[in-house]
Amino acid sequence: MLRHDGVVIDLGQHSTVVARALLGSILHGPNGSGRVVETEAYGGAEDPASHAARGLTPRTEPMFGPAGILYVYLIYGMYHCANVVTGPEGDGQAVLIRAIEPVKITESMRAARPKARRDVDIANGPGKLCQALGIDRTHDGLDLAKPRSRVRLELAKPPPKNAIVQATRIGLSVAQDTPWRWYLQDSAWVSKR
DNA sequence: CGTTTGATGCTCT
DNA sequence: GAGCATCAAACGG
Repeated sequence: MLRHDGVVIDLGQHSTVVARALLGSILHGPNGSGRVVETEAYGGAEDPASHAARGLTPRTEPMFGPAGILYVYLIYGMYHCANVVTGPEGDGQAVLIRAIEPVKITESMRAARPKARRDVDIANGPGKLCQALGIDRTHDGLDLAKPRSRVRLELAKPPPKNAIVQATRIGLSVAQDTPWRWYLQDSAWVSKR
């Protein structure tokens, strides 16, 4: 359970519920902060696209921990992806943060994303946002609810249902048709419409 | 525009 | 050894 300014979101709910509820929340990282505008849900053993589908391994161990911790993994040898662990402990559910709208584009964010020529390209993808905010494997497993955490989540009231679009997930070789991606319809900061 | 391809290294079989 | 919850540059029309 994560609370902030009277907003309460039970992260122990299923990842598909939490993924929607997290839209609008603020993710804080070492380089700056951003509003979550796009998420994807990954389930436990029942979701073949989830890292949890093949059971607990050294890499996925944080996924099987309590809800509200951060799961960061390396992909394609050079990018990181940041996830919020959800659901019951031991289940392996998580929500991938796919895009953020920077609260303010800081100098360290620019320095971390030198190839982003346009502002909207700074954090409109899971690998890009980790670069921009400075999130990497050293933050794997930390508690997102702790005020002192280097990476933390500040909850906001979830947006109204009619502002949210549900779509299929991106970049998968299995379960491509499962519509477990959500994004803010009017946001220019999402990775793909 | 849109589509294809190369980079790069960890993880699990 | 194969594949990967990605990104950016190169290519083609």
